[in-house]
Amino acid sequence: MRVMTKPAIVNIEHVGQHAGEEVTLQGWLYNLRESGKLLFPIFRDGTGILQGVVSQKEQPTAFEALHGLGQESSVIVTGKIRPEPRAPGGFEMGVTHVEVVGRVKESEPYPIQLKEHGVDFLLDRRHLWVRTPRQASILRIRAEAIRAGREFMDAQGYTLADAPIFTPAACEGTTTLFEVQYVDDQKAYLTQSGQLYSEALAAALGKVYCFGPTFRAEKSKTRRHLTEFWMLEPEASYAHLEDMMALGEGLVSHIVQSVVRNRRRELETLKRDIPKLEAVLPPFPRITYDDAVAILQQRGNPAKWGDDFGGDEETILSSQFDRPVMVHRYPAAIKAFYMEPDPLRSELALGFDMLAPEGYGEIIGGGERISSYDLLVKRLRENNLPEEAFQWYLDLRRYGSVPHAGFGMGLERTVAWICGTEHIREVVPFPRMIYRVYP
RNA sequence: UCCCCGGUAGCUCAAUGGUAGAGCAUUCGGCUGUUAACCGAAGGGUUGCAAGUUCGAAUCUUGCCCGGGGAGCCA
Repeated sequence: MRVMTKPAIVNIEHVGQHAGEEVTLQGWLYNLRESGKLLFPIFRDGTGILQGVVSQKEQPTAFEALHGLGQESSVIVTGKIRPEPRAPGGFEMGVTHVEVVGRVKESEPYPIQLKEHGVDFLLDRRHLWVRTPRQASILRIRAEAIRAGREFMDAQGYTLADAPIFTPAACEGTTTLFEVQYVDDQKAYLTQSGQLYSEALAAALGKVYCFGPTFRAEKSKTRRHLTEFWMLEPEASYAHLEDMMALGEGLVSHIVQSVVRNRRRELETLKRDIPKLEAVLPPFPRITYDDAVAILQQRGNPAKWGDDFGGDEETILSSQFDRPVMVHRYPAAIKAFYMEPDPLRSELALGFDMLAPEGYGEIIGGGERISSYDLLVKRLRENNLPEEAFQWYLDLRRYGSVPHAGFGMGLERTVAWICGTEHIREVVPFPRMIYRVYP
């Protein structure tokens, strides 16, 4: 007697390896085109989309099951895979069996159509919007960027040591922090950076990085801002500004090249200009703040020495180069209190920013930290920061202080640049923005 | 906080002072190679809210609400 074997369950991304075989897909009905007694359902399973074809004459049962079925109904379908130049993707399933797992009711059709929608509408339905191939591709690229970033840091000898999310006080003032009710009457704040904690951990472990969410209550409403975003923050003892610029360029180029290598299909779905990403290899250009001001003035920008750069200035600077540019040695006055001064010119801070190409703005900010106890106390006082809250941080300078440096890489800005998205909100599963926390 | 733009059918939009429309979606009918399929028909509206001007307001005025983009601040 014959043994009936069940067809293998396969993912659509691997369907090309099963040409000529009968396979089963578990997914959703992405679209249904009907042409008389012939149906062209398009299935998606999260790894891709695949067109099916069903003839009423040859497969009446499968035809009836799919006929009139609503978009995004969940289905398990079986059929033979064959090359088909007329089908998107080059392969097609001749559907022989259909199991409708979850039918979408006609009275409540799936709201997101295969057409343009407004931002407000899509953001209110982010829980459904993520199903579209474009959004799913972005989220896969995000995952690859995280994997590659951690792979690089680990290979460089950095130990993952995460910073807390509840913090007792502001790093740099409380106005941009989210305050939360802690136990009893205590107040706590959501972290705006793991850096200060990473400095402590770097003195314990040598080279560390943290990777987690950070929170900013700034009322920024731009395509570059979220209230909750993820940062990868390395910190290394006995490290200097130049070490961090080399690390940053290595990290960013490794992330970009890993995405190009491992998520090419997704970049193609996004219609990203891949050669532009392939060019993102070390060395990245390094220019001083002085150079940057000169470049801006040459281009007719009214920037003066001592000004911080806004979005326009960043766009002009980054557009001069085909890969990220690092601007270093800013005036100390416009940088954070903990930045080490340049020993050659004390009005400068040993900090740097990395600006992504194509106007995506600052993706890395960092530099060398003050190692002198006396100077750090002086800077705390100059900035009117509460010394009591920073006693543990001052301890790092009391007990075996060393030169050390680090930076923070904004994940979403980096991924938005890699994906070429119009807005940073598309590169996080559920974006948190000022005035928008649903769903 | 400030500046600019927007809000009309479930969605995307049109209608600039004179009867509120189209495409998509939904329902019904047709179509054996579709490509956001196509063709025909039907149902679907307190034009964000409130007040004002006017014979008449989606349209003009004022206030409010909501959203978007930018500045500041930042990654």
